[in-house]
Parts: sequence; C-alpha cells; structure tokens
Amino acid sequence: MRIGELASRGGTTTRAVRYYESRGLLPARRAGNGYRTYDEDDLRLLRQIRTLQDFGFDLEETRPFVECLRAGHPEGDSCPASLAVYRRKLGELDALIGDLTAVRARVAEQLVRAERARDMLAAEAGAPDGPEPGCELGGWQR
Amino acid sequence: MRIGELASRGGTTTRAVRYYESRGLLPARRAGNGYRTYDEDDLRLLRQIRTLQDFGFDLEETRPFVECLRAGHPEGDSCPASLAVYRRKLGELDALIGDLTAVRARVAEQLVRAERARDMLAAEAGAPDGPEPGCELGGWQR
DNA sequence: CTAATCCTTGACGCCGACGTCAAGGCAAAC
DNA sequence: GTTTGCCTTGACGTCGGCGTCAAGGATTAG
Repeated sequence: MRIGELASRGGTTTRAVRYYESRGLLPARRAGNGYRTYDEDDLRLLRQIRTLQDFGFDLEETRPFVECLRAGHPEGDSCPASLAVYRRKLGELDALIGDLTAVRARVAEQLVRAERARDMLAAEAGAPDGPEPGCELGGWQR
Repeated sequence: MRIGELASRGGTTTRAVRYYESRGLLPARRAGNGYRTYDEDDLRLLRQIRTLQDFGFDLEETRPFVECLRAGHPEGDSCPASLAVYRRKLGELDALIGDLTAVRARVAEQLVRAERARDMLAAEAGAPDGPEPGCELGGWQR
C-alpha cells in the first residue's frame, strides 16, 4: 500500500502521514522507485494516532501508544506508559472542564447583571413610575 | 500615565498594550516627545480587555465592549452588541464543555478497558488457576 | 504517445497573541 | 557626564499540525 491509500484508509491526508514520519512516529519502508510502502500494521499505527488526535491528545502523547503497538502488543494501550498518558489526560480534562465551567458561570453572571442593569435603565427612562414598558408600541395589540 | 505604568496597573505588558493599539482597540494620545499618554479611562478599557481575555474571549470579541465604554457607557456590557457576545460565548462554552465531557468519558472508558485487559493478562501469565498474583515476591510479607 | 494521476523533496504559509531582540532617543538620578 | 531606565519603531520568533505550492519523476489508463 502506498501513502495515498494509507492516508485515505486512515481518514487523513498524505501530508499528515509524512508529518508523522518526520516526527519519528510511523516510519516507512521504501519501494525500489522511492515510494513509501505500508502494510496493515502501519494502518493500525496511523489509526491509533488519529483516534488519539481526535481526542485532543498532542502528537507527542501518542508516542507511547505507537511504540507499544510497534513492540508487538495487541493494543496501543497495553503498556504502562500509555495508561499513564490516559491518566494524565483525564486529569488535564478535569482541570480544563472545571475551569471552563467556572468561566461559564462567571460569564452567565455577567450577562444576568448586564441585562438587569439594562432593564433598570429602560424602566427608568421609558416609564419612570409610569405604565408597563412596551405598551406605547402597540404593534402586537391589534 | 505612560505605557509602562498603564501596562503594570492593567496587569499586562507594554507589548500587549501596543498590540491592542495596533488592532484598533485602545488608541493612544502622544506627548510632545512622542511617548504614548494614557488616562484612567484608558486603564478601564485595558482592564475590560484583560478581563475578557482571561475568560478566553478572542481579542476581536472584546471590541464591542471597548467601543461601548468609549461611547460613554458606564460598563462595557451596557450595549446590546456586548450582550450578544456574552450569549454567543455561553453557547460556545456549553458546546465545548459538552465535547470535552464526552471525550473525558471515552478516555475513562478506554483506561478501564485497558486496565482490565492488563489484569487479565497478568492473572493468566502469573498464576493460571494458581495462587494470588504478587505472592511470590514476598518482600512486604516480612 | 500522451494525459492524468500518483509519488518525491523542499520550503513557505497559517493562526493568535503576543515575546524578544535591535538600534536608537529621551529623561532622571548620581 | 554618565549610567540607568524608560520610551520609540520595526521586524522576526514562537507554538502545533498540518495546508499549499513548486518542480520534477513514476505509473497507469486510454
């Protein structure tokens, strides 16, 4: 299998495959004409990389998984180093989700506060001790 | 006030302040010697930018807030355009948190699965129908 | 034979929010 | 006077994961 087929079967591009090779993941054998040649095992490596990338793992973080597969293990996460990456990632995700949740709460708080302030100003300007706001528009009252 | 004081009081660097100016936020008056000159209102603008940046807003997303302040409103979020940014951001945060939570669940699942597989292999190799794993080490049994 | 489609290496582009360095001017402290 | 510390503009560097040419060689379809 050449690089184009590998890439498409792996759900990515030839550029990405060459990039992975340049990073030392996914090395390639060469045919007589200089073309890169891959087998099904390489496809498994590539798919392992893509799966973790889709999870948001850095490329470097995929290295233990790739090396685990290349060492002959049935799964990329059959090795302790891979499990350590999983655990570290879980921690990072928890921290990130926590931070984002806190930010979300603060933004929601700001929105509510700003809306209240706006409504106060509208009530003050449009009807100081007067009727309900919007009554003078009347368009929907037909 | 010159740029150094503004930056430190705003909790950032002179480089960032100049960058904001180059993006059209936070314009500066100039003293006779060419130095940038700022007042307390500029500091409020800068602090508004920093607050939103700390929330993870893009610089462009701070523009409505800054323009709102420059238009004389008491708060950067006193304008409809700012509220719209708040709401859009809340949606983005919810989507992001949702995605990350889903990823977290999948990673946790992978970890559990991989740990189970590892334990199965250990039990199979270390003690196929035999005694408990670790017993032959005995170091802690003293 | 030719055109179309693959493949090769090399190198620059991108994005955002600045960091960092260069070369020099202005100002205040000693 | 000179050292120190602020300021100026300009321009290149950073980070990750590739995208996108450019210029050419190999293979295959017609």
